[in-house]
Amino acid sequence: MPITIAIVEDNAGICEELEQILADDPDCTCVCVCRNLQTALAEIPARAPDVIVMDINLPDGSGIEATAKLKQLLPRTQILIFTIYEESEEIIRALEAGASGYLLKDTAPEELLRGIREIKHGGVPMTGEVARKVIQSFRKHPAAQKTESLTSREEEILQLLSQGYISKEIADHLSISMETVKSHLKHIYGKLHVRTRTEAVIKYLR
Amino acid sequence: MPITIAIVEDNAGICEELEQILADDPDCTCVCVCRNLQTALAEIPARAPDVIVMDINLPDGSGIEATAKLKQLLPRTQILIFTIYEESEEIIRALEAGASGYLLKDTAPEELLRGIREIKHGGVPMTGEVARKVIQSFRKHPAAQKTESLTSREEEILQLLSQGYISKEIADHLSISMETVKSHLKHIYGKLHVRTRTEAVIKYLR
DNA sequence: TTCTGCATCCCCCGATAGGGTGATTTTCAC
DNA sequence: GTGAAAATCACCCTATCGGGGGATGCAGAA
Repeated sequence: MPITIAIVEDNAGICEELEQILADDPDCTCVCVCRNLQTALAEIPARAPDVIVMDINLPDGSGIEATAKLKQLLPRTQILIFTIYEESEEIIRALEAGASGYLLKDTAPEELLRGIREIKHGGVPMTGEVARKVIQSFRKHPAAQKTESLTSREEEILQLLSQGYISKEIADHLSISMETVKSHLKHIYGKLHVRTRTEAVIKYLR
Repeated sequence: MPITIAIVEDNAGICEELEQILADDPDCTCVCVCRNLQTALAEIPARAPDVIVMDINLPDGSGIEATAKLKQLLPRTQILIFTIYEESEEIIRALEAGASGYLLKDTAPEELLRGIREIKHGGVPMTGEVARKVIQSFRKHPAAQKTESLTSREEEILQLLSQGYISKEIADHLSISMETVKSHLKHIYGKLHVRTRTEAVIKYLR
């Protein structure tokens, strides 16, 4: 009896690749392909697949939220996150939401198939890299639960950032060097776990 | 009888410059200096100055909102916006809020003093550049009230932008070239009247 | 049919951003 | 008064961004 699988992935190319990989494996049957969350939440519960291969970034929301909802509806279905995100935070959130596996999109086809079999049988497929981040995260949390609070200067700069100022303008505004602004920004990015000013602003604006 | 003036400006350097400029002019008396909106709204109504020199970007909000509130409390007080912002939208919003003048921060001291005298006597001080933008704006509005609507593709990209993706990731996500993404972004910036992706996201997230 | 808007892609260029590393001074708690 | 954290600035380097061109194909409107 083959493993029934649903795919939630908006990118057409990756979607086809996934379908092809599954089609080439006699143990796997793809029973549902969804390009967005709306479709996924509407179609997947009726199919009750063994495994859901879930992307995180969908056009109409986060796959993590969908994971929580689907896991509640289908407690026996295992959800395997398949994404480009490798930040600890995303991983943790996905696992908390009920995902049992977490593979990155650069994973080889054989690895993915192995992951699907593994998750079907109660395993927790993830690369060493991902697993390591999970461990690190759990080691960090008991020690310092706090949200890595920003200093008052950092908050001030983040506030200006979220008004659309570029670094040079912030420097002029605060009468400090642009290098100093950059330095503060680096610290802010580190504390907020983001890569760019835009991500920082998104987080700041909720 | 000298012109009484209140300054609302958070930048210490610019603030001192302004005070010095006013102090050097026998016709002007600076009666109040506020570094934030809270102070401005608390102190200025009691002083009822002839003119308020108002910055737009304050640490605790927009000078434009403060302009509306102060103008309501002090209808005879003239408010002169003094800012680095020269987008049509900001200018219009400031004038709608009740400001009577709009000077940029690179204005020469003599120009500023002339602007203060002018506004006190019912004038509307602004540079030709600013005035031109106002005219343009009024010419645009009756013709096409629409908010320069984005195409569906542009909206899609803006949506991804506001999730923190960088251009390369958006390109991968949509399976198009990064050059195309850049092209769409240029159009988005033009339509939203912003300079950077961060500003676009701020506007998108309200 | 021609024209126009849209989406796609390309090149060039300077400005901006982000990461790494390290240094100095100030501030403040212990 | 010592030490740690914060704030300041510097230099290096690469990636990304934003603006300026321009080109193509394709659809629908005039």
